[in-house]
Amino acid sequence: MTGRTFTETARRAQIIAAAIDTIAELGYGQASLARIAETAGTSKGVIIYHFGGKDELIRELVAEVVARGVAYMEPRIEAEQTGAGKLRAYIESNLAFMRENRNHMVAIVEIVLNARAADGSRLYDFAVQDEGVAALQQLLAYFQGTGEFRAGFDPHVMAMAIRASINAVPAQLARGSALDIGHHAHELADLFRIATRPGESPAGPSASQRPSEE
Amino acid sequence: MTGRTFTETARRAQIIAAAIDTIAELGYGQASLARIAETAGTSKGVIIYHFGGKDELIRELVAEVVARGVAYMEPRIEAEQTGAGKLRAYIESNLAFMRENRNHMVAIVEIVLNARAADGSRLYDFAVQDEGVAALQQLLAYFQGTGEFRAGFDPHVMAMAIRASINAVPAQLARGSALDIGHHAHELADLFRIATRPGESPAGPSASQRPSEE
Amino acid sequence: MTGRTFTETARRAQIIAAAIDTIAELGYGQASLARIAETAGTSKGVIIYHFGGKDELIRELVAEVVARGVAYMEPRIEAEQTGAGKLRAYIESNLAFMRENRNHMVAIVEIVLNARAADGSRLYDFAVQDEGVAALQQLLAYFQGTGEFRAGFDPHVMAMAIRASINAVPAQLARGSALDIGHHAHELADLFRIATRPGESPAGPSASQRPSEE
Amino acid sequence: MTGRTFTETARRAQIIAAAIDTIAELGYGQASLARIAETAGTSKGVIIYHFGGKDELIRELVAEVVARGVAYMEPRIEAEQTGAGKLRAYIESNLAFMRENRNHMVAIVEIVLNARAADGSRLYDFAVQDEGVAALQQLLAYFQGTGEFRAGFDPHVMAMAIRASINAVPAQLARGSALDIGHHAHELADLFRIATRPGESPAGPSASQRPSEE
DNA sequence: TATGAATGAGGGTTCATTCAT
DNA sequence: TATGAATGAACCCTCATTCAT
Repeated sequence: MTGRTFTETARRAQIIAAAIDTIAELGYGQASLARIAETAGTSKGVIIYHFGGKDELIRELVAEVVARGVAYMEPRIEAEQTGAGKLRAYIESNLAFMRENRNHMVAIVEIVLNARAADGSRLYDFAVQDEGVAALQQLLAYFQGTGEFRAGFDPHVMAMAIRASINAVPAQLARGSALDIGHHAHELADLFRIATRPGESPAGPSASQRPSEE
Repeated sequence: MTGRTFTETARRAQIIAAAIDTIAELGYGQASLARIAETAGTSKGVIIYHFGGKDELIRELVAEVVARGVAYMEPRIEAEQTGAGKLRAYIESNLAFMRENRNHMVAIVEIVLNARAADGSRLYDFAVQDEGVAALQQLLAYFQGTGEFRAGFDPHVMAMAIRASINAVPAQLARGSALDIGHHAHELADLFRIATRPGESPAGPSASQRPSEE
Repeated sequence: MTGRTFTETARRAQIIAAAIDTIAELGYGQASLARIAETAGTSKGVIIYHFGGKDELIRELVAEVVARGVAYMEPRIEAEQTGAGKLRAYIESNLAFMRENRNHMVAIVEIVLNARAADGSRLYDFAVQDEGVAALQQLLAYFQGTGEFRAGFDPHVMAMAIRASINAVPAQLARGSALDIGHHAHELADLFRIATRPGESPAGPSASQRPSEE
Repeated sequence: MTGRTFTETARRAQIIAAAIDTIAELGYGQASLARIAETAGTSKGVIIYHFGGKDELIRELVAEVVARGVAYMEPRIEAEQTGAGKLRAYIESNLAFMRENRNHMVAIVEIVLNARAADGSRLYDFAVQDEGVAALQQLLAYFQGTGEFRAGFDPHVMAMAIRASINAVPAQLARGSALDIGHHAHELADLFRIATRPGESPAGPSASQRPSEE
């Protein structure tokens, strides 16, 4: 039950925090164990001692941040009843979490986009990225069924667009951009509220002229 | 002005092509000079000789792909007269270019997201990413002025969302996802056509209830 | 004299047993304290605590196994009266001990061949290996004196050959070879009985033609 | 055909020589790339550059020494017509090669006994050690068939004993023992000549009294 | 113009050992 | 008596780059 000492827990948290800051600042590729250790005020050996290796450190980091993000967002989404409300809550709570945990999010995005196995295959695609898209896609499809969202859009494409629009924010933040996240969240929520609300003929006039693109 | 022999030019093109394929397949972090040289059928020395270093190789690669992309998209956008038409042409021609130059785009996205200087600072943010957003933002703002797009949205946020939605595609492709790009392009064009078209009260009812997110 | 509690003794035995199994399975070079501790179900610290260091653990391990081996072989050798009987008893009891203590012997051989000080000097040459050869050599020389063994052979060379032939068995066993030890022992005993029995002109015809080998 | 530069070949030879000396002196476990490089007067990087890794260096080293040994022994063995002559030539030429290539042999024996994969499995058992035993065993069996060797012994056991007796010599040499190899070779050749020559009732009286040892 | 050779810093990891508790 | 924590050296290897040819 215990399994983990108090010191152990504290150290792990400290190292994970150092890793988050280092990755957020320098990027995944530059975040060597040595640099993370330096940020944490220890040595590479300590990190290896506590996590067994770099992979495990990153894995735990991702798991923890994702867990915190979900814990933040979920009640806010479930508090809403309507599809539009849930979608707005999704976008705004996600960005609010980003604002309050800037480095966490920057680090996560860095990792998801960059972490690779020795053979070049991505490490966190399936587990993290697609999962987020899938959950969102499900929500969209559900409220298409109830008629709260217009039936004309492909929920997978819409989900990807929403996630991509959100994920672009940490990268922007990482570059020191003075982004007003509250404003950004509000705008994105409006954007996708309009894009999903019913009462639309999905195909505009321009689309009918659209030449087949191959 | 020429200064560059025929063989020189051919060599450079060959190496850039090898770099593109290597980065697209293995990711930026795994694309060492040795591996690029192997793909190109030469040695590291040759690459250094022709480009002076890895940074310059990457810089040229980016410049070339961007140039090709612009050359592909620009006439298609200018052929359209309306704001909606231009926006649709932007999205669809961009994705069409991606479909026809899969590895090129995957490589570019890899580089923009990952390439860092020794001190961790990003190398291609400003030059590439923001530039694309800025041009798009300008287009959106212009047609807000003419009344072709609704005035209610922030053109910077909208531009970021559009670019992010497009940029998410190569990453998806890189993961072997069986994405129908034509369909995806069509859906995205619809999405942003609806999101930008006029005749909207920008703020929905839900936004007015929106609690301050802090 | 005692100085050692019951638990202490038990712990030491347990750790030594774990070390034997680990070395026998993975080889000396791969048998780190961590792995030995894992096999023993404890931690590295415990081993260091009880033995002061790895060297001392190995030293005790060797001493114990050698003691057990001697305790096993000695009465069987002394039970024989003749030189031939003692030699046969030596070989067969040694191999019988190996069969009954497979891992012990594999571990010992591993250690004797591989254990080195930091400067590369062997740790157990003198103490273990030569000692075994010396005792055997003495036995051979003694019965050469009584005329029970032929006088023509060099007892040192013969002793080395016998020990080498015996020591080759654990290595073979370690490789999973399905060796019939009883048969092997019988054959080796015969081999060296014939090689040592009297009534021989030591030099065969071929030896007289032997060219100087340099 | 060329495939390898003159410098390349020279460097490889130099590094292999340094590896041989280092392993012979310090043992396999202590022969790190750094120490080998130091002996060779270069740096670790050079070794990796030429051999790609430590494994490959060791592999080439073994192959080269084995090839040289075979080239030395084979004509000497084939020059003999009789079984006894061939066996004597085998033993004496092997030890003569050892005398002339002391470090080579010490290194080989070190490697064969100690080199392990990460999982603890031996690397050179099959390829090197067993092969030598197998060839010898075949020779013995062949001349048992012709009647030149007595039929009573198990050729596998005899082959193992011969190889073990020979292999024990480098280890002895490695310990600085002042061994007269010529004398040792002569003695071993006599030993196994006597042990293999025909006209023997293989089972002596003592064997018949032998109690089953289990 | 091109190549092979070499370099040196830095990568993650293993290890025996020390120390405070 | 035992443990968890930490240390620091050494390990093999990768990498971008330099240099002589």
